[in-house]
Order: sequence, then structure tokens, then C-alpha cells
Amino acid sequence: MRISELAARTGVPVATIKYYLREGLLPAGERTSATQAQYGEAHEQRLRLVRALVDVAHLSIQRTRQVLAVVDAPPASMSELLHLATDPDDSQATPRASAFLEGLDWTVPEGLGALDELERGLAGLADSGLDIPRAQLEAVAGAVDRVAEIEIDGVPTTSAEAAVAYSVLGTELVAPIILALRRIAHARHTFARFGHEPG
Amino acid sequence: MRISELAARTGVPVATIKYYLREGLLPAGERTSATQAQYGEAHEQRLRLVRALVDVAHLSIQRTRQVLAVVDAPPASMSELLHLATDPDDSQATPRASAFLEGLDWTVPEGLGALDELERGLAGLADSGLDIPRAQLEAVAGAVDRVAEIEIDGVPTTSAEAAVAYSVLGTELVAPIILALRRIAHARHTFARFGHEPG
DNA sequence: CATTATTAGACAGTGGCACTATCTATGTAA
DNA sequence: TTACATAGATAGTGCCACTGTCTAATAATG
Repeated sequence: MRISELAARTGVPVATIKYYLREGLLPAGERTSATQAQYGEAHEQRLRLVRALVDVAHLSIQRTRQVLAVVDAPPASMSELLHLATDPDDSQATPRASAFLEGLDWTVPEGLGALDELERGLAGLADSGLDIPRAQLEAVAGAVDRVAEIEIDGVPTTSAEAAVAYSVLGTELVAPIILALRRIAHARHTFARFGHEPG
Repeated sequence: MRISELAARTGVPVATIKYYLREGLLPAGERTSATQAQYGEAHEQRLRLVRALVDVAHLSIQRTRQVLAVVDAPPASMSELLHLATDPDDSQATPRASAFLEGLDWTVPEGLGALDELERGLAGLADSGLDIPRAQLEAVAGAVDRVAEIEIDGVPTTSAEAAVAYSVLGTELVAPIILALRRIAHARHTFARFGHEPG
């Protein structure tokens, strides 16, 4: 198909598709002349994936490119995979995160990018003034661990490529679903605990 | 204290503090003359809270204003509280979300904003091409429900105001921690399941 | 009192991001 | 032949969260 049909099928404007091509999120079509290229089913599917990552998972274009790069060329080792998007330049000390994880007896590979996120999250919570007891955060962590365990149990074992794609994309695409479910569950439990009037 | 000291204490530039004042995220200081105002501890704490919401929880200025408005003037009824930020104009039908929640036997108040988020998340996942079995998503939802339950159990019962502030701010400020913990737990369970080499 | 520093408030400017529009040279379809 | 489409380059747009500048007024200091 030509670019205009790709645009029509996916609802993505031609100009935006060109932009994604420039940014390397979408592979170039098969050139048939100086001013024409053909796109196939694979392009259409890829474009839908890009849209999901950008619109639904709210990834930046740059982050989307990183994620897709990993899906396209799965790294040889797990540690490489897990360090995706860890910028060694700005990886800081993570005292709060380390202390917290020690309390949980979680063994965690070093230099993991998510450690910085945890550090920032804990630091932000601390100086927001909102006081949440450590024990409660630990209980939350236990339940989150269960979420992650279920997700990893679902990773297909048919091939390394499939496993990598599933876990990398799943991490991004399921996150908004988890947050939405959490909000909905908050509502449920709030009603259960406090009824329809607060206090 | 004067605005420059407030800036020095919190590390937030004077120009940014003025911006937050304009945007109504920070109450005005106590005026002592046409060109002077005094700020107190409360301003400092509020400013730290604003920074946590903006920097760590990645809320937009507009959303931060909404959240703070609820904290400042807790709504009279729970349903009002839960419908925070539900724009009645763009609340769509949520067929996927409704079907999913029915499968879970979750009773959910109607018109909840998070339903739209869930709908978008499920739709995005569906057309990303990543196929995650319904049963697995339901299992994840169960574990997320447990997370939410723990959080709501921790809500203080000392006063309605405290309960509202805690739950509203907790929803926003703990979300990044949950996502970081999820990533870390993914790493743990991935190693446990696949070892250090993929596949 | 004179001088320097600070402030509130108004408003314009900046940098980053994700597009979006325009243009040209070429090519395809009716 | 004539209308339409495309690749690629480049420039422009709209939004957002600041950031900088200016003025009139006040405060602090010597």
C-alpha cells in the first residue's frame, strides 16, 4: 500500500507518519521509485504499536525509539535487557531505595534504572510532607511484587525474541492499566471502608 | 520570611515561585506593603508539596491545581471526591473496561474518571498487537486490588480532611513508587525464571 | 538622608516537544 | 495530457513550564 492508505487505515496523518519515519520509529517502505515506496502489514502493525506507546503509555518519542530498538534487536544477556535506558552518566547514589529494598529482602541487580526512579519517588514523598509509614509501603511493595510475578509468569517461552518483546512492551503498555485499576480499586475500597460520606 | 528566603530554603527559583503564585498553586503571602509580603512555614511546606507533585508525580500544573483544590476544600461526599477530574463532557462509553470489570465482579461507581483511563489502556493494548490473555490481566487486577486495599487501610480516620488529603495525595505520590517497584520486581522475577541469559 | 537592594506584579521571551504545513522534484494514474 | 501522489527537506505551530525584564514602590544600610 502507499503512504496515504497506511494513513487512512490507521488514522494517523501522513505528515505524522513521515515524522515517525524520520525519527526511526517506523522502518522505511520498500522503494519502487524516487518518489514512491510500498508499505505492508508489518508497517501498519508497527505504526499501531508506536501509537499505543506514544498515546496510551505516554512514552516520549525518544523513549519509544529505545523501547523499539530493544524489541527489534533483543540483547544477548538479561542484564543488558534490564539495564535498558539506564544512563550511566546520571545514575546517582540511591540511599533511600537501597535501604527500603534491604528491608524487603529483595535482591536487586545493581545499576538498574528503576532504582533511580524509586529513589526519586521516595525522596519526593518524604519532602512532600505526606507521612506514609514504612510498614505500609513495605506491604504495598509485597503486593506489587505479586503483580510483577504474575506478569513474568505470563512471559512466553517460545523464543527469546518473543520473551523480550513481551516483557519490554508489557512493562510499558500495562502500566496505565495498572494505574487505572488501582484508582478504581481505591474507589471500591474507599466505599467499603468509609461508605458514601467521608470521615 | 521574604520570597528570596523561601526560594533559598526550597531551591525553587524566585521566578518559579511567582509563577506558582500566579497559577494559584501557592497562596499569596501576607502583604506588609505594596511591594512586600511575608511567607511562613506553611508556604514552604506547600511549595515542597507542589514540587513533589510536579517533579516526581509528573502532574501538569493544571492537574496539580485540581488536586490541591480538593485537599484545600475537601468535598462533602465521597462520590464528589471520587469524581475528581472527571470531565463530564468527554466521558465516553467504556465497553472494554465495563466488560473487564464485570469479569472481576468489581462493583464500580458510574462515571468514574479512571474508567476512561482503563478503557484507553485496554484499547491501546489491544491494537498494539501485544496479546495478553484476559486471565492474566484479571490476575494482575486481583493483585492490584490488594495494593489498593492496603493503601486504603492506611488512610487515617482522625478527620475527614486528613483522610481526603492522604488519599488524594497518596494516589498521586505513591504511583511512581509503585511503578518503580514493579520494574524492580520484574527484574527479580525475570532472573528467577530465566536466569541471566534470555530464552 | 542618601544609596543600594529587594519586591510585587505585569508581561514578554525561551526551550523543548510532538507534530504539521509547505515546497520541490519526481513519478503514477486516468 | 492532465490531475494527483509521494519522498525528502525545511520551516512553522501550539502547548507547556518556566524564565527574564521592567517599573513603581518599599526596605535596609551607612
